[in-house]
Amino acid sequence: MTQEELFKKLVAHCKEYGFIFPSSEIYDGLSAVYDYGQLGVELKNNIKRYWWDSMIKLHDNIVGLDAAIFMHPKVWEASGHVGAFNDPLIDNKDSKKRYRADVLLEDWLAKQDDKIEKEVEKAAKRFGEAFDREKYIATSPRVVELKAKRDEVHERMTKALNDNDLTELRQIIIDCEIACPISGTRNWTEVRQFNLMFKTQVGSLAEGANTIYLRPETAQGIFVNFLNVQKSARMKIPFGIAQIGKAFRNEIVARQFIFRMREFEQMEMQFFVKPGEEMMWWNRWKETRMSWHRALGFGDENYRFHDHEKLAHYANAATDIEFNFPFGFKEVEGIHSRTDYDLSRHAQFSGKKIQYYDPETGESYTPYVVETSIGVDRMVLQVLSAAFHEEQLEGGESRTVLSIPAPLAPVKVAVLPLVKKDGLPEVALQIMHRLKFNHNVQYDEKDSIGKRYRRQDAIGTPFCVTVDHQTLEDQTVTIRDRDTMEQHRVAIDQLEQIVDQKVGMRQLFDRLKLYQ
RNA sequence: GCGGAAAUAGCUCAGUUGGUAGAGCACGACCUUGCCAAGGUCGGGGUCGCGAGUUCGAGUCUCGUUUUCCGCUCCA
Repeated sequence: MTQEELFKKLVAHCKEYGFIFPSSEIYDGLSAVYDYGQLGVELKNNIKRYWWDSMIKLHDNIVGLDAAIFMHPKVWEASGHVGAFNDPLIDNKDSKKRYRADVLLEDWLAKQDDKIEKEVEKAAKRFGEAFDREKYIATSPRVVELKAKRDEVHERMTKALNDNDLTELRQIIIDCEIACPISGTRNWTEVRQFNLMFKTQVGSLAEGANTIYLRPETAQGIFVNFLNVQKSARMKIPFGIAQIGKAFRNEIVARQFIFRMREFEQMEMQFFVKPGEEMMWWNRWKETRMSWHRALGFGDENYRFHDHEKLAHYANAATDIEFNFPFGFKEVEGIHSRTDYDLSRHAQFSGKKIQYYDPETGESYTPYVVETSIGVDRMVLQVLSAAFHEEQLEGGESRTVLSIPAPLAPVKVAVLPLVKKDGLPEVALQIMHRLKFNHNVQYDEKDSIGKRYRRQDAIGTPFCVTVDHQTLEDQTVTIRDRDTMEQHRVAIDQLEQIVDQKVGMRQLFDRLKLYQ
């Protein structure tokens, strides 16, 4: 089976068993938006719990935050998100190359200037020392015509850009007979504007509505609360603020299932450090975060770092942790050294002093920031694609199994009476009611026992407890392991303790490399 | 966004030159068996993605549209 087929099967499996559904499916769906079903939400919550506890519980210098999605519009000016993603774009249909419409026109204007300059140079050679440059430009019919045309286009372009008139921009490109440098044709699409951020209004229109944005990243909520948290929690540098929340990006192309969605969830931690120490912390967090991924046991060879060669405007070092998805190695988490860019910009735009007073040295400074930012949905996809197997068993049978690490599994235990009679269901239900206070437990008495095992395998339930006739005699049950399919007999009284230990998050935490 | 392909029951699919929709699995009830899925009987479930057009008649032909997948592009 190719990786592509495997991925398709995984997507179908997710829908069939209630992990992930297309959004608004009865209305034909909404492109690149997905809903988490009854099992998907459990898996996602467990992943978030694993991350949150590894940050908040295991580090005594990291605290949490839950900032609002709506933020003051100035935040996005300060962060650089407004303006940076407002380019009018146009495609050439033949070469399929995309250009910024304003850049195409700027190039054309530059060419006109060259033409004018050449005319003037020629004239200068002709006239020798008697040449009056200004006068020639003002009087030569050829130059005047070129210049008039150039200025007219320049004026139209400026106006169109200011008015955001995309139709006019395209018309100018056509009027100027601008051709694609690659295909040489003038077969252009409409001009479209791609703004990364979703907009909405707050307040009534009558009062002059303020445009506000759905946040394109959660990080800014932490930066604007830096002083609030630092002062109220009496944090000393180095320290971190962690947050899990939704972010929204109006991607031009959103694809590959839940890998790239327009609405997605981030788990990110901003770590504030002393200037000059950021590279040391960046390296430490790379190691810590990689160990968090590898602790899941999907194989170290399926992870790698990918250092950014081209850095974003705010960063002085950046790497991605990539996972080997069915569609190749792709980014799951970013670890970026963001310098003091964000805090400085917010200080500048808000007019507030945003600094840290170091009680030991008596100095004040703007902290540097090392960010770890991971996509929750990508983690869900990582776990699902790593866990999904179709196994060939002896006797030519096959089973579909999700080998989800037990601490992340949506359902921890299934309690199954071997047969639906002889008082076995009653005992099984009692066991389920004892276990349900600590774990997600399912009870199932329908169909043969083998079939029920396979059903649980398909949703990644790590353990099946089976009540049989011997249970009635000696108060023991069998506990079956999803991955090995082996069974052991244990006393009912020990069940809670055994299950706690087997599905506990602790086994993952013990594999983490913490810097403390 | 461009190009290609696909869309029929919860799932996988069949459906002849255009003639009022089928199978297997799944699901529900009952019976039977009982440790690694698919015994029996009965039953529920589809305006064939959506909208037009051609036609006496469209799941089938034409056009548009939506969604998904693949390639390119874009983003990070």
